Amino acid sequence: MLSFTEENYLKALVQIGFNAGSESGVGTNELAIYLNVKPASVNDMLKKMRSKELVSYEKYGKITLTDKGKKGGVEVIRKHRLWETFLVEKLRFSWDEVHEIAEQLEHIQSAKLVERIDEFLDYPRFDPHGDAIPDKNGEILIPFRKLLNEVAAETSCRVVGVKENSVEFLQYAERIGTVIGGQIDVVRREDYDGLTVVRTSNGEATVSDKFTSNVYVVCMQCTLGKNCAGQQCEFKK
Amino acid sequence: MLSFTEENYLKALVQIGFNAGSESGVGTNELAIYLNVKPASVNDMLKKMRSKELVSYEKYGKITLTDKGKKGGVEVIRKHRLWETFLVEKLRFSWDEVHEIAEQLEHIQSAKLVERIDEFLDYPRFDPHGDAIPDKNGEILIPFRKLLNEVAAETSCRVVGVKENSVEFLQYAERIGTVIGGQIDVVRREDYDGLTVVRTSNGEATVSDKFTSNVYVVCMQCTLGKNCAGQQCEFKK
DNA sequence: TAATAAAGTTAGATAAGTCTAACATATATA
DNA sequence: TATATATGTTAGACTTATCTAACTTTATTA
Repeated sequence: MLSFTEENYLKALVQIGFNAGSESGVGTNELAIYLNVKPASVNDMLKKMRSKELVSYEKYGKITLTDKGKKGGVEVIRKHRLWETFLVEKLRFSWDEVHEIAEQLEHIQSAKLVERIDEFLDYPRFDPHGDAIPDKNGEILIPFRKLLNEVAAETSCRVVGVKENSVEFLQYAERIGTVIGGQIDVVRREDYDGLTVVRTSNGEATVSDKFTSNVYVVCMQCTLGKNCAGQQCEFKK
Repeated sequence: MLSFTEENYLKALVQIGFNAGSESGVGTNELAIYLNVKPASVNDMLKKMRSKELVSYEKYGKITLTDKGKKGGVEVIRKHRLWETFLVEKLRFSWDEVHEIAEQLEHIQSAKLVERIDEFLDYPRFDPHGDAIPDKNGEILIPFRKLLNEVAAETSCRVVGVKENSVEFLQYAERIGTVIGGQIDVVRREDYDGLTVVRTSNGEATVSDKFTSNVYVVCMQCTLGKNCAGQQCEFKK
């Protein structure tokens, strides 16, 4: 049985690992910042969690999840995202209201309740933010990644990565409001000169193919769709 | 902001007060037994709760709730019963499975969530066990109480009280399975001699009007109905 | 009314999770 | 490579809610 706090640590470790893309391990400090506690507290908790075989780490080394720990963390994420979906789809909450409530609901202990909520929502594969919901085996769907210049007009997308890494490009991208995880909508393409009008949280901007061919996105339709497995998405884990 | 534990103490105090019918106060021991902790723990908690003006009590005296404390306790009960109703009506749980899960869900902090669940369930006034759900102002409906001899045949009831208090009556009542809070069904009335056949958890029994005119019940139909305010039920609190 | 039982209180301890302040190790840079 | 900065660890303390064991007060009854 995992404590409330252990669940939060496991969830954070899964998320950091996923964000980083690699499984190379996390430092005490980084985890402390993520969890909004002090490094000393993380150090204490890790000793307890190591003795329960949830994490493996050695003094001054990197923290990695054991299979048991990873399973626990993924399960918490599953619950969090299912509850968010429930709140938005059934209780008319807006996307930005649900996180705090789901932070509490994710710790409710009842396997049967999770399964029933999943069923009630018709087994959604993505939550209202577009994040993948792990299924009961811990498997998630990875939406198909496209370059922004391959996306049709009038399509909403989320930025998931960039191809180029030059300072000029990154500064330009930031200036027009392109951030990893942020939304970017393709408003239209100008037939005349091939430029693209996009909209971000910073407003509209007109960009060239040099820009759009360097930004990776997933389209919201795909992200929010339920049955795109095999076509646009792939299973992971 | 109330802690998890404070909420449980307040809930218990409201429930004990309601069961007792009176507001004469509770002892440390009684509350400890109800909450399944030691009297010493209750004593400690009461000091904290007194300093937060949730309860009023003096050394060696009786515990009573302040208005603030009562409001908090009723709110927890409201949440508990709404969640139970949600689990049964929307997620196909059975009556006996929901209590443990609702014990956890009742502590989720979000006024908006409670209102939305209430709305989603169409503002139910009774939970699946037949217990009244306080509305957002803390008001509950008290089902109309009848004598058992006023109840039509083929009606399921819950025993809520007795009129007579003689030892003979109480022993007889107990022998045929009549307990406060228990279910009693009127199976049929014998036209010939006016006797009534009832069914309790002890099985069937044939009883006279002397018995049925001394047992107060509420019928399950009334208890489970939603719109019987004014007709069979009355507001309280 | 004195003895006994029941109920209530206190002090000190424990466990989980956090903190601060001091110390230790590792990494980057001059 | 020496030094400065990052990062990581430890010891000791705090908070919340609980406990046990000893003690006190109130209620009951012989």
